[in-house]
Amino acid sequence: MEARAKVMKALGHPSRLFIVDELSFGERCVCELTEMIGADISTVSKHLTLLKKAGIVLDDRRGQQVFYRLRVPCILNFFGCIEAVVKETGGGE
Amino acid sequence: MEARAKVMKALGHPSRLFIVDELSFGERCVCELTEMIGADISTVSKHLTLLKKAGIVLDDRRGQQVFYRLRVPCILNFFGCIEAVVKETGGGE
DNA sequence: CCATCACTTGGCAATATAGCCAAGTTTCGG
DNA sequence: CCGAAACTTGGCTATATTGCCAAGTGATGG
Repeated sequence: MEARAKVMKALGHPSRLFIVDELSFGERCVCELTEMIGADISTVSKHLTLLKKAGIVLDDRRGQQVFYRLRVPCILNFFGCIEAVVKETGGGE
Repeated sequence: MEARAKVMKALGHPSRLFIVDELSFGERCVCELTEMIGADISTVSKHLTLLKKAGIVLDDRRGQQVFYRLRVPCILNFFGCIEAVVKETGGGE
């Protein structure tokens, strides 16, 4: 459970969830994600490191840039269910 | 993303993940879950409150006991994917 | 080489979580 | 009513997370 919780925890942050969603469209470099998220690049880098340690993404350095991509596409199936949960709670709360 | 992350975050704890797994077999009262988890009942109650606020479980008082059950069964589909992630990382790390 | 771009890592302060004990609430049994 | 069982909530400390800035690393262009 410990290991499983770690994976879920990695997804329990708006920016990281955004990253996973964005990577579903293809790989992105840190600078692209940083621009989209609007936080410091060091912050985004740390989020990516965490996702990588959780086994969710893979990194690939090409030249000066580091590209990230999803390692486990099945994560994307989560979104439908999450959406259902959020809708049931009325989004409010 | 904020709302979605909240749901994922609720699942990002070993005890809570255990609870969700256990509830997949049917409803359980707080005392049963407490015994299985081996923590203080107040701690378990707080975990359940959090899961409830996240929209993942429902509670139902019957007499002196409060029974909890899954509100969104599709959560159970997560386990297969999570397992795949954990296995890929070698369980280690 | 050297400056620069693209990152990562270290360090730190602010905030959030976790879990225990104690106290309060609800529901019964007698 | 009274006490006990089953929970929930408050309070508090220990620990973990976040996110910024600053400093360090790696690859490139000139």
